[in-house]
Amino acid sequence: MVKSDVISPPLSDCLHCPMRAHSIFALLTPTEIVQMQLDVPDLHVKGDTVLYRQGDPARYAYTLRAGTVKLQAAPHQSKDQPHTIRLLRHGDLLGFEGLTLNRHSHTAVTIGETDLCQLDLAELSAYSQKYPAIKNAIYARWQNALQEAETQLLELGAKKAEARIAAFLCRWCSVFPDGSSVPFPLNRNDLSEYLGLSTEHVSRWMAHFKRENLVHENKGSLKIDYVRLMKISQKDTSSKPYRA
Amino acid sequence: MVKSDVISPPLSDCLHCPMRAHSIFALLTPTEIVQMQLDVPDLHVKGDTVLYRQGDPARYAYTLRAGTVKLQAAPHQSKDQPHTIRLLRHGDLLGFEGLTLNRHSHTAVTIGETDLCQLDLAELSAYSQKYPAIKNAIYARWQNALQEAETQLLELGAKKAEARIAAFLCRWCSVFPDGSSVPFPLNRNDLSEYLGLSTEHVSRWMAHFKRENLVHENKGSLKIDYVRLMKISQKDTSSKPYRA
DNA sequence: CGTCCAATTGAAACAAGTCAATCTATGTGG
DNA sequence: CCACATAGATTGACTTGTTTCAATTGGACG
Repeated sequence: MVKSDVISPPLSDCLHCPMRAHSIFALLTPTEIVQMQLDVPDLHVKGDTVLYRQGDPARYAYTLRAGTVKLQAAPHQSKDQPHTIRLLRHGDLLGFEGLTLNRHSHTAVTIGETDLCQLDLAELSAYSQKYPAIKNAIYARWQNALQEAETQLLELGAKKAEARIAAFLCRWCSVFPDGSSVPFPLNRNDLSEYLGLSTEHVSRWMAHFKRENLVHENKGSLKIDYVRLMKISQKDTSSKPYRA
Repeated sequence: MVKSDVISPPLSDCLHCPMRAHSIFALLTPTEIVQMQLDVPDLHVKGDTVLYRQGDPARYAYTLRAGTVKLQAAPHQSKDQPHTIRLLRHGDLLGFEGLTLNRHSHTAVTIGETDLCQLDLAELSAYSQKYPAIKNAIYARWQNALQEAETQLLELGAKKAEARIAAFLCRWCSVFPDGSSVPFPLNRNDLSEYLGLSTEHVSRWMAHFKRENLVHENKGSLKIDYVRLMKISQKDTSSKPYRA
């Protein structure tokens, strides 16, 4: 029972993690967390790193501590240009579908430098049996993801390019104080894959917004005129005259 | 303590319900079901019935026993032409988001004659505390809904009208044996709201498919050439030449 | 037989995609 | 420090896909 002092990968100290309050372990007591003895490697990776691929046997899930990740899916395992289903940021979870499906249903790719906790799904599965609070926390995130997916469905189905881009920029910036400069690691191509448009079309509208002083871009950060952009995002819901 | 013999609305007999095996009560024992003493009115309604509206305080959830329901959402409680987020069929649940959100996040409208079980959310909430199996069953459905929403995101974001319609028809018919005649209560407008297209455009492509003998329509039922339609649905994923 | 509503069709307007050419910022080697 | 290479962003001209508006068709039904 001698404890080893060998430390290979840097491990997260879950107990003192600044994100614990927002994590799936939020409702556990400090004692419980210590008891779990979880091995949680702390990953720092460059942009364009593939964390896992759609269809892979699921081994790990992740908590995103800093940076951005895109979840992509392609229809029928084809190598086609993939579509980005979801964009993840500080505090989001990814890969948890592996808990019940055993395979990853997306491909996860980092955008810019990113910092994650890696959770072993087998261990996690065991603990989530033991502590229902963990399972509930994960489920709550799924419900949240569903909400977001439905919002995005609405945007893709009902809005045209101008409004779609405006709405996205507002959503992206909404977690920061109004008028502040917001980190923005996405390039035109990332945007186009998420919004279902061509890069050129995205570029045209972004350029337009900049000319109108609705948007300012500066080396990976962004400042927007929230109020005016919000108005544009509501524009033209494919305005059919509605006969009740 | 005299039991009243007054029976106003017809109540479902959950114990002998043919759908129980697929319902959220699937994992309960018969004894437990009897113990619950659930009051479950059995609703039969016409088409175009509004079950609840987006934003309403959530009082009931429903299990769809027969027929079809569309869940619509409009951005920002505007009265704009709403977009259909999800189409529900035999066995699907609706309104359960009220369990955690207290308000309905969609408007639910029946398409054609429909048959539902109405579940009181307050009661359900209590029982789901008591029987974790119920809660788990509900969560599993949410995960499923998320999967579906992501599929639809892919279709809306990556496919154009022809492929989108073909894919939808294949999905709709896929739960029935290949080549069989499938109930199809949706009109062109329902389709257009779900697929993010104009009714005219949907009509054009449906007419085209019929001329090509890919689709046969007949008074609320549908027969498709699954194989050829499937091929069309994969067509043209907005085919960008992809440089790895 | 006429009414009503959904489905279909056509023509023109508009939105978005494609292809190809610049532009710009950044980084590199000389 | 400069010339050049590179990758992403922008722009323009043109093509294709979709919507819009208006007219017509086709059933279902009283």
